[in-house]
Amino acid sequence: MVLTQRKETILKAIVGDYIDVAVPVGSESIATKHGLQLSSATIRNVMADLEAEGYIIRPHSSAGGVPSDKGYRYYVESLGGGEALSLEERMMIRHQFHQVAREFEEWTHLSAALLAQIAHNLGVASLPRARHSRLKRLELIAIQELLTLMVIIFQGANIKRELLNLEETASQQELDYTADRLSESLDGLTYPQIQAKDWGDSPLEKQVVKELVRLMQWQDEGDYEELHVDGLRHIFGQPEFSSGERVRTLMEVLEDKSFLQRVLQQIYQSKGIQVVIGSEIRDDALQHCSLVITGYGFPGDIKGVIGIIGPKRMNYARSISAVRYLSSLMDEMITEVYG
Amino acid sequence: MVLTQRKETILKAIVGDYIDVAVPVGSESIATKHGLQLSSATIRNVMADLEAEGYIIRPHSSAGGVPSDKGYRYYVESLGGGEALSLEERMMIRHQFHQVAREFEEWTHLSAALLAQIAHNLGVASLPRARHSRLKRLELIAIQELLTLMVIIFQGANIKRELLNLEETASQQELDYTADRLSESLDGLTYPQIQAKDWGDSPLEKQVVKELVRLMQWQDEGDYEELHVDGLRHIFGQPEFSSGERVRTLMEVLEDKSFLQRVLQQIYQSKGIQVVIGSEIRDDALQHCSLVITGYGFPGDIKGVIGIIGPKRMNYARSISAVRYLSSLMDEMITEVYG
DNA sequence: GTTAGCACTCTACCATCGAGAGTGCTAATA
DNA sequence: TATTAGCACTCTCGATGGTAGAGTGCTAAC
Repeated sequence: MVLTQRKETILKAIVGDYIDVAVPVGSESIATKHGLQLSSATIRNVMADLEAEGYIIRPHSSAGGVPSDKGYRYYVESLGGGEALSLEERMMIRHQFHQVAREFEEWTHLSAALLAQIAHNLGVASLPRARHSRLKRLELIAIQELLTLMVIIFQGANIKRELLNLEETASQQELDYTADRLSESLDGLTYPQIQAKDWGDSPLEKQVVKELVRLMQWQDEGDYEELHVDGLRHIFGQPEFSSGERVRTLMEVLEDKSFLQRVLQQIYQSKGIQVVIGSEIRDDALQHCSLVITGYGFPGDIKGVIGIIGPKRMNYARSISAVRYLSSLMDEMITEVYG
Repeated sequence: MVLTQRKETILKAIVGDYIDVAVPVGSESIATKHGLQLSSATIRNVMADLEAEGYIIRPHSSAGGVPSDKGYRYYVESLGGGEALSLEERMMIRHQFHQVAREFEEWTHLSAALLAQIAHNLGVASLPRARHSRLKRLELIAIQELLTLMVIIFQGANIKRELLNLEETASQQELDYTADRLSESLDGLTYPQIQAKDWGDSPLEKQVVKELVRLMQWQDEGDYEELHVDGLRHIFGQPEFSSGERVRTLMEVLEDKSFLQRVLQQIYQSKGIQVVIGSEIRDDALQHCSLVITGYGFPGDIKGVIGIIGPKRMNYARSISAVRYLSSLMDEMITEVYG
C-alpha cells in the first residue's frame, strides 16, 4: 500500500491543506501553494487516481478533494516521528507539573488540560492504577455506634473510602486494633491472596475482610479510574461540530463514561501511541473523530491512559508529540511513587 | 409589583407556552388554548400593557410575545411550591441512592445525573465540606527513602493525600509513631488551633505539621469541593443552544471551574432554593441561562451545593421540586456521616 | 508524460416574492 | 366603559431563480 513519490506528495498536500482550512482543496491551489513544478492539470490527473484508489473523496462531482479515512491513515503513517514540542513548551509543561507534583489528584487534571490546550481539542487522562491492587494499609474510624468509615490505602497511593455498617458494636480501640492487625498481615497482598487466608473467629475482622475483598475485586475488575476530560470549549470552534446533531452524539458518548472507557480499553491493548481515525473506531458516534492516545505506567501492571480526541481534521504531528511527551512525564512521576 | 388577575393569567399563559414551544406566542393561540373567555383582540390589549411594563418582549414589531427576565421572575414567584415529584420518581431516586449509600464519591455523581435526567438540563453537585475542616486522623507511609505519602482524614470523612519530601530520613516506625502521636493530639482541631500549639523539637513532626497546616488552610480558604456536572447532552437539544457561539461561551464557563464556583458562591450565601434568571446572574456568559440551586448541609458549617442549569426556558416547577427533594436527601445522608 | 484550453458542473450567495402569522388601530357593540 | 370584529399593515420564513466563481474532466497539442 505504498504510493509513488508524486502521489504521496500530492496526497500529503491535500491532507495538510484540508486540515488547515477545512475546505475541499482543489488542484489549482496545490499547484501554486506547494511549489511543485507541476500544472494544475497534472495534479488533477493524480487526484483522479487518488480518488479511484480511495485516498480522497469528492463532496460533489466538480469539487476539490477531501481526505478519506484511508487518506488520513496514509498521511499519519508517513509523518514519522512528528515534530517535537518546542523547548519553551516543554519547559512550561514541566514547570506546571512541578507545581502540583505533590498532589496527584491534580496530575490527570493538568494532563488533560495541557493536552487540550496544546491540541485545541479534547484532552483526556485517567489516573494510573495497578492491574492487581495490593493493600498497603487499612483504617477504621467510628462515626456512629454501628457506622464505620473504612479507609483503604493501596500500594501506589490509591485510596478508597467506604462506609461500613457494623454487625455489632465496636469501640474505636477495637477498630484500631483490628485495623492495625489487618494492615500488618495483609500488607502487599492482592484480593485473591487475602481471600485465601484463614480467618479466625473475630466477627468484626471477618466482616471487614469480606467487605475489603468485595471492594478490591470490584475495583480490579472494573475499568480505569475515572477519566478526566478537558477542552470541550475547543471542540465547538471546529467547523465539523458546528451542527447540533454531531455535538449531541459526541456529548452522549462523553457522558457515558463506561462507553468511552470501553473504546479506550480496546485501544489500550496495544503498545505505544495509537492513532485511531474515524471508521477505525468501532463506534458510530465517533465516526467524525480521531483519537491519539496511549497508555502509560509499568507495562502489564500499572496502567493509566492519556490522549487527545478531536475531529479527523486535527494536527496529528503535534498531537502525537504532545501525547508522547506527557506520557513520558507521567511515567517519570509515577515511577517515583510506585518506586 | 403585583398584576391584576387577568394580566397575571395571561402572562403565565405566555411564559408557560413559550417554555413549551420556544416560539413567540401570539394572542390568538392564548385565546383558544387556555379557555379564557376573551377574544384575541382583548388579549392583544393586555399584551400591549405587559410589554409596556416590561414583562414581555417582542422580537419584532409584528411578532408574538416572549417573556423578559422580569416576566420569568414573576412567573417563578407565582409558582408557589411547585409540583412535587411523583411517588414513583421519589422511590426511584431513593432506590438509586440506596445502591451507592456506602460510597459517597458517588453521591454527587448520582445527584448531578438525576437532576440532569429529571430536568433535561445540566445537573451540578459538589460534595459537602466543613467550613473549618477538623483533623480526624493522619497517616504517614514511606514510599522511598525521603518520599512519604501523607494521608489526612478529616471529620466528616473528607480525605486528602499528598506527597511529602522529608528533610531527613525516617523509618516507617518513626513515621507511624509520629502519625499516631499527631493523630491523637490533633484530633478534632482546626488549623489555627494546630498552628497555635507549641511544637517540640522533632524536626519530622515540625515538618509534617507545617505541611498539614498549609494544606488545611489552603483547603478552608478555597471554594467548594470539585463540582460535578452532568447532562451536557440535554443542553444541545435546546433550541437556544443550537447556535455555535452560545454553546462555546457556555462551555468556557463550565470548564473554568473557579469561575462557576464564584457564581455559585455568590448564590449560595442565601438560604433555601434560589432561582436566578438570566441577567440576574452577574456574568455575561450566562445571560441565556437560569439556575435553580441550593446549598445543603448544616447551615453555616458544612456546605455543599446542588442545582440545575438550563436555558431560561426551563420547567421551573419541576426543577425546583427536584432540587428540593435531592437536597433534602443529601441532608439526610450527610447527617448520618457527620453525626 | 505534461500542459493549455475549454466546456461543463455544482455550490454559495443574493435578490425577489408570496404566504402566513400576528399585530395595532378603529369603529361597532354589549 | 370594556370588549370585540374587522382590516390594513408589518415582519419573517421558505421557495424560487439567476449569477459568479471555483473546480473539474476531457481533448488536443507539446
